[in-house]
Order: sequence, then C-alpha cells, then structure tokens
Amino acid sequence: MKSSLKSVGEHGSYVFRHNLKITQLGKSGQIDEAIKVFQHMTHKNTVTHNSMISAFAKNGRISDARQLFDGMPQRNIVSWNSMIAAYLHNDRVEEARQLFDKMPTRDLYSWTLMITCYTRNGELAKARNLFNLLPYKWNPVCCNAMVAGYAKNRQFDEARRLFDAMPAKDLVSWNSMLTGYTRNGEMRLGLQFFEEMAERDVVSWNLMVDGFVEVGDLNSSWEFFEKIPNPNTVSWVTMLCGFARFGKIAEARRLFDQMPIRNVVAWNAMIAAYVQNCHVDEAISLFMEMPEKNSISWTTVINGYVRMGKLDEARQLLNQMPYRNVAAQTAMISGYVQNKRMDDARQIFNQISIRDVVCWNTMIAGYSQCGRMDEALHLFKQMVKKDIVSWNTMVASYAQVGQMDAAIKIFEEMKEKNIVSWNSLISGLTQNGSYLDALKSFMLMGHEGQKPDQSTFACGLSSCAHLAALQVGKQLHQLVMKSGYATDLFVSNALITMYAKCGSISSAELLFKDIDHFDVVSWNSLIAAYALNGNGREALKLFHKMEVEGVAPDEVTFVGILSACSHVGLIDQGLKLFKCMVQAYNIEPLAEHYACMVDLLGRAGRLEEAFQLVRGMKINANAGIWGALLGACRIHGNLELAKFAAEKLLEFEPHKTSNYVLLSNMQAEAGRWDEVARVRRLMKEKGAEKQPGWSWIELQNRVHAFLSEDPAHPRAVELCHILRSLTAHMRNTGDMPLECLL
DNA sequence: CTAGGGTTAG
Repeated sequence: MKSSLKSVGEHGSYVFRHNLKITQLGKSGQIDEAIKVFQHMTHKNTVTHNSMISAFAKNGRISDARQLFDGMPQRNIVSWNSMIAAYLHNDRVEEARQLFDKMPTRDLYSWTLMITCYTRNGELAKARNLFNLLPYKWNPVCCNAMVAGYAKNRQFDEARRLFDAMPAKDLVSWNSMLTGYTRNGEMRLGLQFFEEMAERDVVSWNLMVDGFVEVGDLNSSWEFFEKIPNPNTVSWVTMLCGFARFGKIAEARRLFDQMPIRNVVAWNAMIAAYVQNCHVDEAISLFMEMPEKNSISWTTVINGYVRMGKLDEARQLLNQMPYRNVAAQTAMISGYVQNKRMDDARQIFNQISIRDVVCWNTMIAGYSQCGRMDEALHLFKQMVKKDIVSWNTMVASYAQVGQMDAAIKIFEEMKEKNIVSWNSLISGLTQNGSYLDALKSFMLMGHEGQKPDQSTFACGLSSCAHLAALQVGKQLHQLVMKSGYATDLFVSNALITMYAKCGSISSAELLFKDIDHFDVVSWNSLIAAYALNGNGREALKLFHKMEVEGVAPDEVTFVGILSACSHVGLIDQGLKLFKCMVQAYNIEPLAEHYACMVDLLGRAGRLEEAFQLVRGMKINANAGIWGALLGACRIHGNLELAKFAAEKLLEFEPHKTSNYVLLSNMQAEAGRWDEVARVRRLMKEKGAEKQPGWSWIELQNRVHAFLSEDPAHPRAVELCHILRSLTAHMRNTGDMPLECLL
C-alpha cells in the first residue's frame, strides 16, 4: 500500500513535469520538441494528452490534434474543451459546434468557448442564443465574452447595455468595451471611455496606443505610450510596429534597442519592420542573430525575399525551415505567382496538407493572371470554404479575359457582396464595352444599399464618356460632389474625359482648372479631350504649357497629341513630336503611337512612308496599326497594300465583320468580283457574322439602347413610326447622309 | 491541460 502510493507519487511528479514541458513548448511554437517529449514519456495520463492537443492546436496542426483526441484512451471534459478551443483558434466554427453538441457534459469553459466561436464569426444572434441558455449567465468570464463579441462587431449599444447590466464588472469587462472602440477606429469614443474607466492596466494603455496607430495618429500613440506606468513587451512591440507601419524605421530600431526585455515576438516585429520597409539585408542579419526562431520568424524573412523578387533565396530558406507552415508556403506561392511561375507555385501548393483560404485564393489569382481560367475555375470549384475574396477574384478574372457572361454568372451566385465585388463587375463591363450594363449595375448597386467608391465612380463616368451620355454623367458628377470623392484624382480625370467625350469641352476645362494637385493623367485627359473634339491646336498648346510647367509627358500624352496632329493634318508637327518623344523623352514608341503615325501619314497619302515605318518597328504590330493602314489605303485607293494590311488585320480580328466588308468593298470598286467572292467565303469560314448595329440615345436623363432589328424596347413600335417620319423629312430636305439611305 | 481583453507572419 505504502509502496504503491510512493510509486504513484513518483510517477505523478514525473508526469506533471513532462506535461508542463509539453505545454510550454507548445506555447513557444516548438511543436517538434513537444512531440518528442510526448512520444518518449514512459507514463502518460489524460492531462498529458490534453496538453498535447493544445500544443498541436496552438501550432495550427488541427488534424493532428483531432487524431490524438479520437485515439486517446480516456477523455475528460477538459479534453473536449481543448479540442473545441483548437477549432476556435483555427476558425473552424462548424466542427467546434459539432463537438459541442456531441459532448456528454458541458461546463463554463465549453459555453464560453462556443460563444466566442460565434462572435468571432460575426454570428452574434447565435452567440446570444447560447448566452441566454447558459446556466452561468452572470459569470463575468461569459459576460465578458459576449460584451467583447458585440463590441468587436461594432454593436456598441448592445455591448454597453450588457456591460451596464453586469453585476460584477472586472478589468477585463472594461477592456472588452474599450477594445470595441479602439479596434474599430472609434478613437473619440475610445478616449472618452478610457477616461471614464475606474481602473486601468497595461492592456488598457496598449489598446489606446494601438488604436491611435490604426487611425494613423502616431503622435497620440506616442503620447500614450510614454504615459504607460509599467509598459510591457506588448506595449513596446505595439509602438514599434506603429513606427514601422509609417516608415519610421530608425525610430522603430531605437525602441527595439531600448527594450528592457526582447522576446521572440519583439525580434519578429523588428524583422517584419525591416521587411515592410524593404531593408531585407537588415532583416536577414537580425534573423541570423536572434536567439530563438519560430515559424513566424522564418515566414517573415521568406516573405522579405519574395518581395524583393529573390525567389531562389526564399525557396532555400523554405527548404531549410525546420517545420514548414502554411503561411511560409503561401508566401512562397505568392512569390512564384507574381513571377508567373505557376508550375513552381503548384508544386508547393500540392505539398500543403491543410490549405487555408489565402493559399487557395493566391493560386486562383495566379492562374487567372496567366489567362489559365480553366485551372482557376477548377481550383475554385474544389474549394470547400470560399471567402468573399475567392468569389471576387473569379469575377475580376473572368472580366479581365473578356468572359463577361462567366463573370456575371459567378457574381449572381454570390450570397454576400462587397464594394470590391461590385467594382469588379462594373469595371469588367466597362472594359468590355458594355457601357449601358455598367451603368445599370451602378444603379442596381445603389438599390442594394452599396455605396459607390472612387473606383465605381471612375468606371461609371468612363461608361458615360463612351456613351456620350452627358445627362447621366452630370448626375454622377452631382453624386461625386456629395460623396466626398471629388478630390480623388482618378475621379477628377474621369470627369474631364466624360465632359470631353460628351462634347462639353468648357466643362472639362473648368474641372481641370479646379483640380488642386493634378497629375500627368489630368493633363492627358484634357489633351485627349481637345484631340477628340478636333481642336488639335489647343491640344498642342496645352502640351507646351505642360512642358513649361515642368510636368514630364508620358506615353499616353503622346498618344493624345499625335492623334491631335493626325486629326487636323499637322503632318510635320506630328513627325517632329514623334521624334521628340523617342529622343528627348526617351519613350519607346508603343503600338498606339505607331497607329497614330500610320494614320497621320496615311491620311496625307504618304502610304509608302507609313508602311516603311511599320516594317521598321521593333515591336509587334497590332490590330490598331493594320487598321489604320487599311483605312488609309481605302481613302487613297491602294488595293495592293490594302490586301496586305487586311490579311494582317484579319489575323487579329478574324470575327470582325467590318474588316471583311471594307476589303470586299474595295475589291468591288476595283471591279474584281472574284476577289469579292473570295473575301465573302473567307468571312463565312471564319464564322464572322454580321454584328447587329446598336445605338443609344439619352432622353430625359435615361439612356435608351437600341439594337437593330430588336423589338425588345418597350416603345419599339412607336419609335419605328417616328423614325420613318424623320427619315422622310430628312429625305425631303436633303439632310439625309448617303449611307443611311442605303 | 481548456474559456473573456492586448502583440508578431499571410
């Protein structure tokens, strides 16, 4: 009896010490060491297993934790709670709930864990239901969890109501309320609450410091930091990160050197500070120097190399890493993705057993950017837990490759949409020429309670510009003024372009004068506006003014002035500017510039020169260039060159009917009917069909679109009637252009 | 060994 007690005691102390060791190792991220200790233990009890579950969970190894949980000889309530906590800390609410429902008995820990699960997930109603059911309602820990849940989700009133009703408030209760304000950028309310607080601890102070950092008020942040009675490592690290975020790397380093105690977190924060500010060499040397490294340290330096484009160095570090985690692997993947090395990215991706959302999203974005939409879609479909970013990526990607039908389909399947979703759709529609649909979506978005941002406005205005919808454009302008985005450069420039394309050049000029800090895009917008309205001399005047004011023109500026020259027939001026662009401004001509030049020379009948220019190009020609040449050939009746240009053009645009029509008309004019037939045949082979003509008109602030032969418009019959009488009228007065009579 | 407030990598 005595000896057996003694042996229990001996084992007891042995087990106790080792259990503690596992916990410590797990908390400090040394999971491999923890596993070793666990495996070599001669005696284990339930607590040993529980400790190991927590150690796994804290290091993201959720499936290992679950495996241990399922296989352990005996489970107590702490085992269940630990497993639920494991799911909580790894954002797996569904699995947590399943365990919670299945567990034989529940205690205060279980209920609190589950409430926190829900509030982290934003499911406040579910959390509140549990809270109302639980038997320990006025326990401060449970109450605090609920208060914190409300506060973090910006439900300040609900939080405050519960907070005020609490019979026993402790410091955590106060800090839970405070967190709600500081984490949501409500520093005015936060400060007010802070001053109201009966007692404060270092957490309260740290919250204030971090809150001010979040809203970009470094001065207040520093003011509070200096007042902290006993700053701890967290205080120092928070302030350090604040400096780092605003590029104050020297101040960050000074804090790091002054810190009384430097733990892994402090080292990691300093390394991250260097990485954020592109000082990768310093980051690496600090990494080498640091006494103990965890997976975050490794991930940070790998990410540093990735950002500098040093992929091989990053890969080497990843290979050396003692225990790879998803974050490090995802950093590596995003490096490969940015450099379009999708196969390398895929290799890493395949190595990851439990992938997080970020990792999947990175791969999907990568495939999309390489135009590999099938693979992107395949991954997207495989994803079990998609977030809003996954959906948005798919919408934007389909839009980018011009598959608007697919983009719209994905968009419509979305349960939850944010501003990015709408902007992806609207900018996609704009870029793919569906201006009217873009504007319709803009309106729809408003009806669904989503406010436009600068990007939405820019797209909407651009659509108005293309449609020449002045009234709608003006309305958007009004909305811009109310929204507070009027000072945004993108929006201002879009406004200039909109007025210019709608022919309201004086409004464009007025806007240009009103911009405080315009950039080269503003100049470009107005120059393009003049060019478009046939006011080439004004465009050139503005270009010179721009030079006088010391704004360096860019490639877009030259597209504007070259097209201005071409439209008003300033041949020599255009040639001079083209030369000046290359020689004085060191701008390599793009296809667009060549297209302008071909147009310019071609209109003047200097076809041979235009052709020589194209043949001498270093870059590949595009549809714009061949189109310009073909157009010039048509004007000046050069059938041979036209044939050549058309052949090239059709390689780019095999489905565009107008190209075939242009060529066949030229052949017809020359009486070469065999060639006409050949072109018609070719057109059929390539599957080019006559695209329905469509036009639009603004009536009483509404844009109406018409498709030829389209009876869909509600007032089609009426309109046809009016059209017929108009045509008759024009025929009588001789106003009718020839083409319209055909 | 498990629950409520604060820091670090993506």
